[in-house]
Amino acid sequence: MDLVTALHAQGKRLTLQRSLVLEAIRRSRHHTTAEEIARRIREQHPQIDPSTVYRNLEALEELGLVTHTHLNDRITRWHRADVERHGHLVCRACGSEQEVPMASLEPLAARLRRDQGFEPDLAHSAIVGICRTCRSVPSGR
Amino acid sequence: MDLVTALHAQGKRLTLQRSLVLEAIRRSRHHTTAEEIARRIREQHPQIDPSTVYRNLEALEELGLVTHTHLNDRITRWHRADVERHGHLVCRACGSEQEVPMASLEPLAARLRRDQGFEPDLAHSAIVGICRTCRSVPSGR
DNA sequence: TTACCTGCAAACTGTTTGCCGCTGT
DNA sequence: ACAGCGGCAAACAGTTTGCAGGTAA
Repeated sequence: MDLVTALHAQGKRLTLQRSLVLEAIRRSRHHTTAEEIARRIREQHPQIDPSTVYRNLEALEELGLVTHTHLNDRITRWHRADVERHGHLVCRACGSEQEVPMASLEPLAARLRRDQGFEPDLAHSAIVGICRTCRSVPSGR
Repeated sequence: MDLVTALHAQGKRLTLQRSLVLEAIRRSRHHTTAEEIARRIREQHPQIDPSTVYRNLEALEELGLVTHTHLNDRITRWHRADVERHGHLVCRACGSEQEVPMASLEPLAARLRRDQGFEPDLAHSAIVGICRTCRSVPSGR
């Protein structure tokens, strides 16, 4: 999806700050935080305020160009919307995270649709638990 | 599990504030927030500080008497640990929440254990999506 | 020209922490 | 008597908001 087209469709404007935010998200390989995006942009453009980053993340999400997910902390993670969707497994013991293909989650989605009439977004929040490594630790902490 | 027994096992003490927090959680039918617990306690004991409530929630969780879950906001929800575990479905459109039996989630849990070696806690965070009612709204907002 | 957008500063929410005197055991 | 605990006030992190001037279209 093209930025300018999407912007015009919603009467929004193209600004330097807006394209820098989008570019920063596109460049980061994994999920980033608003703070990280702001930090990187401010290396080159120190006058750009973090609040502008937050406002533009919201705008870009309304445009359907980016989305956010939640791992196991209170920080919002951002990524481009046109990337392959996947679930997240986060270990509460060691904090490690791994991705899981949507196909693995689809049977549950189908079940929730059928039994509860609920259309789940299983990519939106991480599944918390204990990872393989931490499970195998004897009496581990 | 008995409060006093659990306390002694960890060298913790029985205080009025501690039992009030536990009692408040036991009395609330659904998931409550720390603020709500503090508010109720302070109706009768205005001198008890919210920070004490937070500290005791943590202590009671260490004792295994209470646990917390996360719905679709950044607020921690507390409930007694000896209640039947269940998952949560939260609608991102209308905010409604419904419970889902662990049995419905168990096939996914089994799959994650088998394929990823990951032991998920599917009761810990809500599954976000669109509920039956909001799905059926024509062009809905 | 007129919405929309920005930087700045300040507010906000939920939660945590340091201090120090008090209290359960 | 002494570790754990409580009240108080302040700090904290992540995020949001009000304002007034600036800029894309």
